[in-house]
Amino acid sequence: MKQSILVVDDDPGIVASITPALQAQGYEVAVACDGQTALKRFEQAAPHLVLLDLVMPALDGIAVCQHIRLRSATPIIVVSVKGAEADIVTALDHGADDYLVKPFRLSELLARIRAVLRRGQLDRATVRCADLEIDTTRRLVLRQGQPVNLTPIEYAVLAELVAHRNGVVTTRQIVQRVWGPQYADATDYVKGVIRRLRVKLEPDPSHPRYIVTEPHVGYRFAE
Amino acid sequence: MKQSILVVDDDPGIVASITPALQAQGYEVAVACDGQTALKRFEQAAPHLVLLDLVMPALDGIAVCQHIRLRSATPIIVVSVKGAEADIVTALDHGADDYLVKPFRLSELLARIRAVLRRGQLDRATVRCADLEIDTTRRLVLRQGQPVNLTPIEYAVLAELVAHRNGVVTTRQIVQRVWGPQYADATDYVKGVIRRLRVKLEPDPSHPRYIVTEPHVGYRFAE
DNA sequence: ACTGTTTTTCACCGATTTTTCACCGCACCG
DNA sequence: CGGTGCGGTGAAAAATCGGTGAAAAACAGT
Repeated sequence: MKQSILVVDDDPGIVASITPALQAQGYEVAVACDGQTALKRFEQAAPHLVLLDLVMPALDGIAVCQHIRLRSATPIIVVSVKGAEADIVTALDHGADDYLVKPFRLSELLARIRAVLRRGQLDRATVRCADLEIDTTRRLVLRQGQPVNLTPIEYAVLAELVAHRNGVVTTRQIVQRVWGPQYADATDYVKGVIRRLRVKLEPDPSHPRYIVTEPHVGYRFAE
Repeated sequence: MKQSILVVDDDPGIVASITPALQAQGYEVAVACDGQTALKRFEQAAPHLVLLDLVMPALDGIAVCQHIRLRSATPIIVVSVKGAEADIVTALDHGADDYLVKPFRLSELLARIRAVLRRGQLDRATVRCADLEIDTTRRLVLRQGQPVNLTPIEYAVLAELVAHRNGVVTTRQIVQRVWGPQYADATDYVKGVIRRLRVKLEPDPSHPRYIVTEPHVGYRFAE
């Protein structure tokens, strides 16, 4: 699935130079030019990564960091002209995953993006819990040792849940990442798929043990 | 629990300056001064993080990176005199999580270590206040260890308060953040939510201890 | 073209959540 | 003393959401 990045910067020049480069690498790109809209876009787009400028109108970059961290573990790379030790330490300690000083070299930014995104996938190889075994590298799901037949969409949704196992995944997040950004409000799809997943994976589909509903928010894969 | 770090560098000066600083931060430190022993130490010590120099006898830093990545997801921070774009990109693409150019500033190194370790720790994403525990990755609120059921709006308001814990948050600020800018004067909403939050979180909802009213201003989360 | 599977769409029900409204109490002030 | 503004309280109406099942549509393989 295509990974998505939210670029937050008030300098149109930076945005204009970064965006096409990211798209050329195959990322979906969303843009915000101040802190307020950044948080709004973040909710809507549920990006896999946030590229964040520090100096911004409306809401300071550090504040944006905190707010994002308070509601998700999405990786953040700060990009800023401020190169002072104190700025770097502050940003990293407020939830940023990496810090790059402007002007930066594009290929380094891309490499750091790859590194941070890779980290999110490293810890996932296989998930084993109770009678389920999910191997994301081989795209294989076993239930009590027996392979389970999942359709592509079913698997994609399950993978999304397992990727954030024990964490909540928004219904909108699922739709966006499985079907694509343009389907943002087609939450009915998810209902159906979750149901089929539960029938195939849960001992008692009506009282789910793994795929738990988080009312009015989304779902959660509980180990 | 004490975290352990494996420092790999062939320059005794660097090792001598870093090691005590790390220990002062409460890390266990293991040392290796060439690639061969680095891998050996890695097996023995199973560190939480590796600080890796690139230029080394016996086995090159990139190679060490690859070997480690083949068998584990342990985070790696590369520290090197080589600051060329190509070096950085190569290291990051071979499994390094971060790259710092020598000479570096100690506090920045420490901050980057914290950032990388935090990512691996699921616990670190929790905010602990009084007898409340807010786990943002799981979107889970615990009160004295017991999970509390919060609706999305309740959770959002609480998050807003906790984000500025011990500081005052304007009623209007809350409305704007949670409901959106267009609802700017719908302060009635907040009344209701605060009430429900107090019922769910306070020992005595009528005499709040955590969610304190700041008359004529807003509310404050007091630890 | 036929068949079986997968995905999409739709409608209903019950439960929860959010909103709205009316009233209460209290502090402050002239 | 009475008025006024602000926050607390409670309840009822309205909106939203998730589970369920079923049927239509799209799709794949033969």
